Amino acid sequence: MDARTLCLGVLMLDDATGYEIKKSFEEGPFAQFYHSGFGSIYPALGKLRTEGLVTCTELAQQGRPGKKVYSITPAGIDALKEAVVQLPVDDKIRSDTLFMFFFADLLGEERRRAIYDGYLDHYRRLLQSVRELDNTGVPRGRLFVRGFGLAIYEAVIRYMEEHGDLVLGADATAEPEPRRGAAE
Amino acid sequence: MDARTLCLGVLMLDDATGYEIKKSFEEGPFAQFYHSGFGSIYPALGKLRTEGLVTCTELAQQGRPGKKVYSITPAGIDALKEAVVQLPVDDKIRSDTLFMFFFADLLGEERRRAIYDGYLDHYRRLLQSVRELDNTGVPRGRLFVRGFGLAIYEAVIRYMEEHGDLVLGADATAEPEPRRGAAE
DNA sequence: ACTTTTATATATCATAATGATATATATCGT
DNA sequence: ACGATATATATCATTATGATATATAAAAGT
Repeated sequence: MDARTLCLGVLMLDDATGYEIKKSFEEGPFAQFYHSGFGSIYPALGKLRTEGLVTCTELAQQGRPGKKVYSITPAGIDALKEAVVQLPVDDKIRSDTLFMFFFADLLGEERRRAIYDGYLDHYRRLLQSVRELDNTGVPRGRLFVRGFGLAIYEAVIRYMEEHGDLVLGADATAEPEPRRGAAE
Repeated sequence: MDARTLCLGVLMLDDATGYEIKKSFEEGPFAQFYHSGFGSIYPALGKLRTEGLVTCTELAQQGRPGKKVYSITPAGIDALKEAVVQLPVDDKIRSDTLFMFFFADLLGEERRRAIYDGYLDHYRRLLQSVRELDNTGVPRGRLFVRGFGLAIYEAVIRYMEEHGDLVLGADATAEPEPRRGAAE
């Protein structure tokens, strides 16, 4: 999904400014499965506009820079429909934290605990924020995605609580004991 | 994590060619939490080489283009150590499939089932591949990451099996029934 | 009362990543 | 015999990233 399709997706739910679109990827419903920044969103909106897939209404505000509220057009809806029937590319995950845990033996005990605590806390917050959402009237596809995120967050938290000892404590960098004999 | 750090991470485990490094992100131990392609890896290896963080031994092969086997240097190990103690940036997930499920109401029944089946199958394969790994002698940090991936894959599969009805079937695009009265 | 931080809002830019394509050959399955 | 897959490097146009600049209001801290 390129930034243009992502913007169309957000605008499908409601009119929004570039700033609000970015928020959708930070706290809103898209945060669970996509991410995007200003550097992608503003150029994308500009292109969508010249292509006639969105329209833009500028609201002058006192003092502050004028809000540009974007709306999806019928042509934009068609473009979104075309995008969602393409073959999906595989999920891509980028996790600095898991990379660091992978090399836990290069880290000091304190550092490992700090990363562990921050990560667990982060996922607890994510879980909380999705749990607080009101599901009334939400279409089934979106409920599916919401529950999907919930299931993953719960699995992550449970796993970390149960197996944190693998990266915590003084012996976490030690090699596991080699097996002795065939009896095991 | 930039591509240079990722390459150093792979080379920390064993010497490798650019081709083999890419495989690490497709089937190898890094596939669970990072991804990278040739367009990032080859330039990264070139830079690492000029910086003295890796060395390169070219093995001429009969006919085929010569293998360039890269090895991490002591300076490269230092650079990796420095990278893994930085503050990790938040996980970033990009999932075309969840984006599509989010807009399930724009999709036909057949399309929804095809995406669902492909996605579930994909995660079953991932689970299988991690389950087949031998954990003997694997350092604890790497066991943690492996188990982490396992926990997520299992959660995804369980969730999809239990809640697939939300995106399958003829009524999947219908709005959920509105609540009638306060009794509910 | 004053100051700092956070939130709202747009925009640009150097750097990096992406994904497609080109090139070449061996090997495996049918 | 033939096509598909695997090994292997490299480049390149397009896109994304993340940082920075610019302004102001509102909230929070001291």
